[in-house]
Amino acid sequence: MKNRADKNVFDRRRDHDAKREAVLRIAAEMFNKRGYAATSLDEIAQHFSISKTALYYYVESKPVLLQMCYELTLNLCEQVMVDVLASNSSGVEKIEAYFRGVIAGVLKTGPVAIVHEFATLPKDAFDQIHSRARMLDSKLAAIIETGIADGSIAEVPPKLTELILMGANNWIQRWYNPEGDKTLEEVADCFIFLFVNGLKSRTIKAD
Amino acid sequence: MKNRADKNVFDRRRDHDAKREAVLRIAAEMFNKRGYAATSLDEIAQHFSISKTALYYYVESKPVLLQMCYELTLNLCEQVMVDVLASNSSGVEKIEAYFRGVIAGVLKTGPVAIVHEFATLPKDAFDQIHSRARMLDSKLAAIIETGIADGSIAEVPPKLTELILMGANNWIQRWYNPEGDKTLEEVADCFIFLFVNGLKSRTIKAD
DNA sequence: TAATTTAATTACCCGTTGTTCAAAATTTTC
DNA sequence: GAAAATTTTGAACAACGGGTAATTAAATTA
Repeated sequence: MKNRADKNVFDRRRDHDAKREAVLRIAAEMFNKRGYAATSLDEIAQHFSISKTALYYYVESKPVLLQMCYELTLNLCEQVMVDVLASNSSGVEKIEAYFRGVIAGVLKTGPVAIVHEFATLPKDAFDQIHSRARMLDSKLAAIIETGIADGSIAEVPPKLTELILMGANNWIQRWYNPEGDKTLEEVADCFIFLFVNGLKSRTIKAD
Repeated sequence: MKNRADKNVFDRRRDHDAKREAVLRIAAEMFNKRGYAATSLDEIAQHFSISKTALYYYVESKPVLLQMCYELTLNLCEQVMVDVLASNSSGVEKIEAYFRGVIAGVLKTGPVAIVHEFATLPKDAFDQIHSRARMLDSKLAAIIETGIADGSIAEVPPKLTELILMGANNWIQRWYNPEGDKTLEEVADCFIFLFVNGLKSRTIKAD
């Protein structure tokens, strides 16, 4: 349980930003696990043993809280994408680097919501978040295309492939348990191995 | 838009079962897209241009509606699993057959909720659904193990691999659009290719 | 056409939840 | 220690959503 540490954060000391961040982190975690609509502000507040109203001192509203979760994720993913695109590596290597970066980042920074429930966002926020997410999608698809061109990636449909990759990635937060016996590196290794090498055994073997 | 056809179903003719099924199908679709909690009975009712109360003529309650969605999915998946296990094929082939079956089935029968929000189910229903889902999980992991044993699958961590496969699979309903330009076969082909062969290009090529 | 069954509606109840406001409690500053 | 700034609370509101009861409307049967 990390509740202890979180509670201490709220011990009346005055570090507004730290508290705000703690709220964000926990909210994201709960949104991921139970979904946005199913998570009440009461529950989030209870997690810190404060009243629901106190949350409003740190967060404008519930939709804005969700918006911030998305922004945190997008900031991270976009940063990883920038680094990946700047590197001099083949298509497969870029794909590998991207997902390693995101898997490590998303669950190290604390779980960040990618629950695709952003229909509930205020219209303008929705448009913004949505377009950023789509931009990432198309950049990933573009990487796959260059990978096909440079011969490092097989001839797969880029858009479809990207969607499937993203799906597998997005679902991780649903089941990953930081207290479990698998490290994030193991998860990333398995993820990459599956998508790069495939399940098929490549060891020469008499059958 | 298939609303037209659905509305006709509710034109006062007396085929209780057909209507019940139509409600189930649409509910599942909405649950998938927006999530269970975010989907109101009003919205479902509006989709058929009937009142919310009319739904109660066909469905006991909202939780039970969700439960039925899960049962529909589980029935399908379990059937596919039985067929797969009965076949005389290697581990990879079984994995391939399972996901082909599920992808084709889930979106042919109509989209069926696998939103993992079943915490809201009545306790007993939850236990039942949950244990059936976990049973499927472990059977899939077991197939992977036999695949490793028979040499058709590389040495991957079975449990982790299963979770990643399931994630990619579960996410499909989030983005798949039956009216789009991709057929279900194309999706399944891409899915299988990715997980069996991997992204890596296998064509001999001078670099 | 009358009686009965089946469908669907309107109006309403009630609990939950996001949100606000004024007031209280705590910390910091002087 | 008093005053000011910051943090937290409790109470109350409004909106919404699930569920029920009484009622009306339509279709079937006789």
